Amino acid sequence: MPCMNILVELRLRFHQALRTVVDDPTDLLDQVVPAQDPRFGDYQANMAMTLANRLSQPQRKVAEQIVQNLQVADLCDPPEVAGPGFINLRLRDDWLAAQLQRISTDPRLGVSPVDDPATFVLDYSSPNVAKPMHVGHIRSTVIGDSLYRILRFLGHRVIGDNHLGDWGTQFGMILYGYKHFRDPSQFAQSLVKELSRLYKLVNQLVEYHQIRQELPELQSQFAQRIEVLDQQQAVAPSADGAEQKRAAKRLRNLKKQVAEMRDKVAAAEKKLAEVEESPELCRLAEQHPNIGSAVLEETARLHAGDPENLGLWHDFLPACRQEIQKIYDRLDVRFDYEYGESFYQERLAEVVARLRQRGLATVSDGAVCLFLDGFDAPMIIQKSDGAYLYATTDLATIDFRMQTFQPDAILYVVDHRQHEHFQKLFAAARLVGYERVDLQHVSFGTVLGNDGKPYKTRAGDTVGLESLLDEAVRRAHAVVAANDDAKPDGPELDDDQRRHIADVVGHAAIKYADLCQNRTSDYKFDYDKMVALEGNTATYMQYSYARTQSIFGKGQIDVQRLRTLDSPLCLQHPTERALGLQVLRLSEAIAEAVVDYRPNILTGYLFDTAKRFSEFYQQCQVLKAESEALRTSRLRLCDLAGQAIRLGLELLGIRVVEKM
RNA sequence: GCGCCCAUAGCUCAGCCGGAUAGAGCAGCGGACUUCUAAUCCGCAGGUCGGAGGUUCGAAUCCUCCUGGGCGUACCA
Repeated sequence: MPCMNILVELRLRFHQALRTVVDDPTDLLDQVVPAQDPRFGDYQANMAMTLANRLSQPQRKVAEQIVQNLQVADLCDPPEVAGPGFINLRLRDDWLAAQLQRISTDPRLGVSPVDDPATFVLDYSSPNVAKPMHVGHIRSTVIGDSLYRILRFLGHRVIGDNHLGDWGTQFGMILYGYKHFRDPSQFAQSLVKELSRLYKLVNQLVEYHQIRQELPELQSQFAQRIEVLDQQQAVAPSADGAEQKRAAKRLRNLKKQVAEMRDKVAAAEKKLAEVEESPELCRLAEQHPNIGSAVLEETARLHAGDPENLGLWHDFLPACRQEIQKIYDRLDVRFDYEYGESFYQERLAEVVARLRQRGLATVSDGAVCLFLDGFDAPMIIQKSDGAYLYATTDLATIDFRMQTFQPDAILYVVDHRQHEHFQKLFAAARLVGYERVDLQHVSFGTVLGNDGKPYKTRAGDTVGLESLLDEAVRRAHAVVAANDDAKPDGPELDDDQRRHIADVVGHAAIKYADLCQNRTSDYKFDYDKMVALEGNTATYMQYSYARTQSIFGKGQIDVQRLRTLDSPLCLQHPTERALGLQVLRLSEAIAEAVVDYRPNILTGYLFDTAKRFSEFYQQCQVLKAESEALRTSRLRLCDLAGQAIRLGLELLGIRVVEKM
């Protein structure tokens, strides 16, 4: 079946028409777009104005010339030229009906695989296995999974790789904690919980000593800044206006710095107090004065292949890994590979050696560095103490992926704070000779709390992902139950059904809240908003879907049979037509979502689709339609809408239920 | 200091490789359930698109400057 992408088809037609006017109209084609306003039809073409300038001709005249050459009579009503030279297009109802007829038996709903499949390596989720997953991991996991599904659906070869953090300092902390602080009974009871406690404890003690060492310096810097600020404030204003402005700016910056340092000092003092207020922690801190360096030693021993540490690592890893898998199972997220950092361990020395041999890396202050054009600081690939860094691992990972998968693109779904790291990494990769592969940092913003700061518990801890999901499901259950109880003919769901629905709806709410946001912006995490289950939420879509299925149930409709019926679709009612057209636009939405790897394009499409369906549902009787033909036509529209919603949600990693 | 990102309705955000009167959700106000799920629908109200210049037939969108915020910035990841 040829691809049902109206936009692509129209652009093809415009390409033909424009060739009579210009040699190569390719760059003008993206000016064929969906109409901004329904009054202007379904699609519009705006290139006449641009072209008129190039040709020094009147805009409307150029538009009319284009229209004359344009052959769209089979799919559109006669095009109209409007305003300064817009070309407005309205699709023919019979053409729309025919297209819907064509796609109704297609499980892909008319979305063809791409003509030129590419190989993508998709790097997403990548949590640290030594500690429980928290809210900070949700975006990479959910966005990455969705991109994986979408690219796959489009026929690309996609390799999902979970680049687990299984080899870093965190493990040094756990090793140290295990050797000094473990509680054998807890350990036997729940390995992961105990490891998590040990990690927190060791981390706290390390921080404590570090802060104690650095605090005096920090405080004196703070005092110094205040002094400078006072001096600056005492300076008499300059007569020169420009100078005055500069002074004011300096003052503002200083104030900002002072405020920043005040917060820093306060945070440091708070951390000290937390330890000092607890006799137990105090005692441990005193007993382990060199815990910071000791942790690094444990890490180094692990990396050096020390049998004891390596043995413990092998003991701990499966349990940690299993703990994380619980989350992936709940989120329905999968990977093709999980080559963690440890996998690349043995390749790191070679990466550095090769770069040095080729003269690309140089030693500076004892560290092996890559000095890259356009960056102030170098990319350090080996520390002065000999240890490797994540830049080294990342380079080794690129080597491995290039050799193993020969990808056309590698996508890193990682938060925006690592922007500079990836710019350097990509520059380094090009330096090494990987020039053709498309390296993309698919970055995303931070999950914020209601206060606009990174989402934390009231106590200031990061929020565990598991409890987050539990809470969403709990709230979803309350809403599902309330809605079912309020049904006109009484409740129709038993406890098991309610629990299942709450599970699907709750997880969907979390995922959708994340995906519907433009990935590059920060977003505020708000249970009430996403589980309020109204407006632009997964639930609204799921509810729409359930209503389509409910109609089939009530009318005892055999949907499979319905799809094969060779009866014409009727698009007489405006809501019927709008819904039909919307269904046909699925492929446009998917194609656009992939351009910049933005699932929120798809959520936007689904929201529109659900709205179109609701409008249709409100205004058109389906089961009690005036005629049998109309009833069948509307049933088929319900089916198409349901299919579009289900398929779209599936590409976001969100499931549907038949009843809600 | 340098670099990156951001500023759109009361709130949360779309729109940002230029297009017609700037959109949605929530909150507010007013309507619609003897009718396929009212988790819905319809209507009203709500905006100097942070500010100032510039480019253009046309700017929320591109360029410059300014203001305010976030993040990053040589041996953490």
